[in-house]
Amino acid sequence: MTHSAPPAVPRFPVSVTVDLVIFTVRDDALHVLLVERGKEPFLGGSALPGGYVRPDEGLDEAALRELREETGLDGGRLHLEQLRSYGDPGRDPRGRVITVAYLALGPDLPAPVAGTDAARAFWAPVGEALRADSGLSFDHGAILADAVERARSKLEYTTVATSFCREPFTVSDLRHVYEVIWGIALDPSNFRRKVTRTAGFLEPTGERRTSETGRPAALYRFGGAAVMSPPLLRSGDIAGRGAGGGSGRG
Amino acid sequence: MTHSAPPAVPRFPVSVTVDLVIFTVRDDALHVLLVERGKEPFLGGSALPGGYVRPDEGLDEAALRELREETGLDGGRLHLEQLRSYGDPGRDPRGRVITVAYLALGPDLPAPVAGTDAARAFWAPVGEALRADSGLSFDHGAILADAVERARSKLEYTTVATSFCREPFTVSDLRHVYEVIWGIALDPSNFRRKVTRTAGFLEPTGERRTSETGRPAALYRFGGAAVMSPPLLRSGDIAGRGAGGGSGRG
DNA sequence: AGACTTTCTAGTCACCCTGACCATAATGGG
DNA sequence: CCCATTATGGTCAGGGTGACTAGAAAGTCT
Repeated sequence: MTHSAPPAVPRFPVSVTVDLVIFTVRDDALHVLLVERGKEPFLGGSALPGGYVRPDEGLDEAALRELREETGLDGGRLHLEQLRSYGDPGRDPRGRVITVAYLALGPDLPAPVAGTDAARAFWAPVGEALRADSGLSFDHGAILADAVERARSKLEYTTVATSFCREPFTVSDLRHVYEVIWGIALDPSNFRRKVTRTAGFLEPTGERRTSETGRPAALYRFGGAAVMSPPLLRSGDIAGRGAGGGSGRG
Repeated sequence: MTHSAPPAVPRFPVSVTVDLVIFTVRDDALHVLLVERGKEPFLGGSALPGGYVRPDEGLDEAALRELREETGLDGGRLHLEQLRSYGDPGRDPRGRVITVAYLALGPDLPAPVAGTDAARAFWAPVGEALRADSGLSFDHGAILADAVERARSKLEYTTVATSFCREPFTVSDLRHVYEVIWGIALDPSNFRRKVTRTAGFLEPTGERRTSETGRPAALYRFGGAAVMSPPLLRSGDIAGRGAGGGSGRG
């Protein structure tokens, strides 16, 4: 306070990375794509896929590139949004590293491609990934927890749940996404009424798919609408429920 | 694709800053705190307050410090949340600068303190700040637009509107915040019913305030609840309306 | 083929919330 | 004392929701 001069060190060694939380619904649980780290620090530990932002690319661009590298998918029918940035000093032992976390949602994706770091990539149930706080490197446990929270709340009032379904899909496919991520059972009839009456949510294809058992279900495509209002549930507060078998976060 | 080696340049010169979008409601318009830049680039232009993140502080910490420096307020009864990060190459002519934008909401704040850069700080109606795209330096026009969008949507389903009111406040004070930011008129009776019946939103103080005219209004304090469900409006989509532009509310 | 199971899909109904509206209370001013 | 103004309370019809019942359309088992 003795002098009002600006800080003497406006610039110092810092790196910027993007980290991806890639979600998909497999079987009856929400899964996240993790990589086994191939170098220090945390060699052999699990972490979110990610990498350094290059000098000539923007943040979204870098996230899209990493996504393509890890999953082989171009961000076509696949949701990608910025989640939040994390930059506590000491979050990376190598030095000051600010990371911009992205959230990606996609249908049951093909077998993960080996990352550019020659690290093994695999799908892990988020419940396990969160419970094994021992497992995730850096502050990726906290990032994952924030991502789960974001995904749960976005399902309430947007149509992103369709990003988890490969087109064409049935109403039951869509309902299954909600049930897995929220960890609750939804009434099939009421769910159908809600999503079919929400303008722009579902677009009928006219075809039907005959499953192994039961009456064949009509097939739909995503209708293009972004928001759903009023929200799907009247109750609102979905947060904190057990999805994917996780006991939740502290 | 010829070789799978990692990028050769993981680290390059980059700086990290925090920029603040500080909103308040003055008179009948949403205002944002801007600074007149005291040095190049954009010398003399308007910009969001902000500054470099220091080597030893986290992002939230840096935002809190900047907020204190600019407004003289410690983040007591004042909402502060991370908005988003912006890092397009070329957004800053000085080089590669990634900025983490924060959104701050506060009651009609005291006269702005001169920034540490000896730059003049002032309140500007967001309508003007956005319209005068000529005015805002860097990509701060886009950041401001995102912040307005965030503020509008958060009013729908959270209780952050109370952050704009100095305690104790009346229901009309609170309603005025919504009307200004959304640019619509709300029915006083229905608004009261909604906010008073939402558990944890308002906490009666038992006192009343007699305004210049009309029946005295009961005074309330913030009740501590974070979310409001169902949302305040049935219609939902508030985005895209003219708020704070001074063009009047319909 | 017929009964059974399973899932999809269409209704019904009571309840609550909302938005529109009317009415009354409580203050200051002419 | 009437009036303007704001605060606050109440009514009422309509729509959406959750709980529930019922029928439709497939496969399976005997």
